[in-house]
Order: sequence, then C-alpha cells, then structure tokens
Amino acid sequence: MVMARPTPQTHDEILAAAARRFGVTGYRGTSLQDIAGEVGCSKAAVLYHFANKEAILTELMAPAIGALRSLDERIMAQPDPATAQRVAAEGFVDLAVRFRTEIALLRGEFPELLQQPVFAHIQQISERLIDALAGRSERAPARICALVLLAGIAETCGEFADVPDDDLRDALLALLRRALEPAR
Amino acid sequence: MVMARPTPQTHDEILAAAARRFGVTGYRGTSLQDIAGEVGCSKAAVLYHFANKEAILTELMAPAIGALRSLDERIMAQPDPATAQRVAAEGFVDLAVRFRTEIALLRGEFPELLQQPVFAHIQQISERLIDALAGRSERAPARICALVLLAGIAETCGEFADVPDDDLRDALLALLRRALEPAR
DNA sequence: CACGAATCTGACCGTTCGGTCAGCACCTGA
DNA sequence: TCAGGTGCTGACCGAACGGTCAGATTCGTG
Repeated sequence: MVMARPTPQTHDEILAAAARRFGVTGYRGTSLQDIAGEVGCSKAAVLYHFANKEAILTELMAPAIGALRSLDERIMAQPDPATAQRVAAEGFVDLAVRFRTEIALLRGEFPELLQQPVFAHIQQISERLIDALAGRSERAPARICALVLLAGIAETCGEFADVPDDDLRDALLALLRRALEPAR
Repeated sequence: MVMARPTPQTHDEILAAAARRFGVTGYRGTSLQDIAGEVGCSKAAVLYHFANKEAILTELMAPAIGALRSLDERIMAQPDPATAQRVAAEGFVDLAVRFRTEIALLRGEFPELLQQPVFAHIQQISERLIDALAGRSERAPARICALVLLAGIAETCGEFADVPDDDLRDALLALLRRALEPAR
C-alpha cells in the first residue's frame, strides 16, 4: 500500500472518519481498523496521530464538554431555584440542539463511557442539572421527571438531524415547560 | 475445581447471576467467564445450559417482550387516536414499572441490542408506540415529545429501584399526561 | 545535496472474547 | 452389575481487539 499524502491533514480526516463511524456503530463497536479503513490509511497511522482510541473520543467531545461545564457554572451561580430551573432548562436544550451530532456519537453508550476519564466530572454535573431541573426539590416525582426528561433528550436529540435547530429547540423547550413541575 | 452440585438448578442460578452482572456491567460488558465466576462453575457449564450468550439474554427478556407485544396488539386494535394515546401511555408506564429490572439490564445498549434477533420486532413496535403517544399526529413537535418521553422512561426506570411501584407509576403517568400534547 | 524531523507502514504482541470438544464423575433404571 | 444419560470440567481454538515497534519514505531546510 503506497500512499504519500502531500498535505498531512490526516489528523482531521481521522477525526471526521471516527465521527462518522461512531455515529453508525458506536464507540465500542468501532475498531481502530474501521477508522483506518475509512480514512484509507493504516491502523498504525491512526495511532501515530492519536495516543490511543480514547484520545480520539476526547478530542471529538471537547467542545461539547466545555459548553456543558460552563452551563454548570452558570447554574451553580444561581441561588434562586426557580431561575436556576429556567436557566438549566434553556441551557440544556440549547446544548442538546447545538451538539446533537456529538451526543449522537455516544449512541446509548452513556453508562459505560461515563466511566472513562474524559467524562470524569460529567456525572456530578448531570446530578446538579437534574437537581436544578427538579427545582431543587427533594420530592421523588419532581426528580423522576427531571431525570426522564434529561435522559430522553440526551438519548434522542441525535435522531432529529433533519429538524431545523430552531424548531427542535422550540419543541423541546415547550415540552420541558409543560412537563417540569413548578418548584414547591 | 471440584464442585458437585447435588441439585442441578444451575440453569436458574446462571440466569440469576447473568441478570445481576448485566445490571452492573451491561450485556456486552459481561463475559461468560464473569457469569461463570459468579455462579461458581466453569464457562463451559454455562454453555452447557445455554446454546450461546444471546440465549441467556433471550430467556431473561422473554416475559417483558411478550408483554410489550400484547400491549402493541391492544394499541393497534384501537381506532380512535385519543383513546389509543391513553392506552399507550398507561400500558407503557405499566410495563416500564413492572419490568424495570429487566429493562435496566440493557443499560443503554438499546441501539446495539435492538439489532439482535431477540428484539427483531421491537423496532416496529416502538414506532407504533411513538405514533400512538403522539396522538397519531404527523406534527414534528408531537413526535419529538413522544420519542423523548419513551426513550427517557425506558432509559431511566431501572434507576428507581427504591421507589415503590405505585409511586413510580403515578409519577410517570402524571408526567405523560402533562407532557403529551393533545391529539389535534 | 545532506540530514534530521515528520509521516506512515507491515509485522507483531498480549489479551480477551465466544464457542468447541473429548472425557470424567455421578446417578438411574433394566 | 453395567449401560447410558446428565452435568460438568480443563484444555483448546480462531477471531478480534488495542497497542507497539523497527524501519521505510517523504519533506523541509541549512
């Protein structure tokens, strides 16, 4: 296999190919060989540009994770439960819509992937998100609602690739407003 | 390893052990060796009682799948969209609560596991469920709501092992009633 | 042109997985 | 007593995986 790329944009090609494959077969279900095959290079070349498989996922998810972190800070800075709920709902829907392709890459592998170092703090962040969405209430029904909606949006927003951003955002926000119990 | 079980209830022990392990590390993340280790027998013994790994999952999920099928038939027999929506909501919540431990076994591996022969018809059934929950409407917001709620409940109901059945059922039904758009 | 760094390759490694197989111990019934 | 079925074992297999490595090729530059 003789393949002399004049320009070494291979790094980005690998990233794009990985995104495509992860979206179809998931992270675990995609081998380095698969990615290499899609790029048209050897598996060793993939591992030349990335330290390991996880590093690819890390770079792919970095922007989404950064945005989630900053949303978390904005929510924590909000003392009033009602406004925190509003900020959390609007912020989360915004993230879900903007990063829906990235989220789709995880294809329901949340539980396993959350264990990995890349997502080290996501667990705590999502707990604070649920807390805020539940209006900082301890009542079981409120917390159940918050978790169902959070998980449902995260799990499905990748499926609506054909829906315009604004339409999706409006639909999800309307759903949240209807579904979230007022903080009591 | 000398281990002469007087009574051969090993079949059921394997099933129980598999359920426990699947619930912790997921289907893919659990090896036959793990299950054998938990039972205290050899991997070959597991494969003596079950044709292959998938057969374990099949037997574990059989009751839940049967119940889902019968719910599907009840929904399809219902010509009126509004009543179909009510039947679907109540029936699905009932299933989610009753079989939440079984559902929890899938631990977010829905997309991959749905490909397997065991769940061959689940895809179509869930599409009909979404259709019914959306009030048989073609409007995007209605369908988005239905999918988010369906996925959210399926994904999370296993987390509420400490909530009594009735409380969980009430909370989920109240959420669905609040969140589902009326059929228009 | 020469040299070192960057890029990439094929071969290889250790591990884990699902699954197979020959055979051993035990129980049962003729 | 012994033939045969049941339950089970350890050893083994091929495939796939993530990752390593020495070396080849190419490129920028003094």
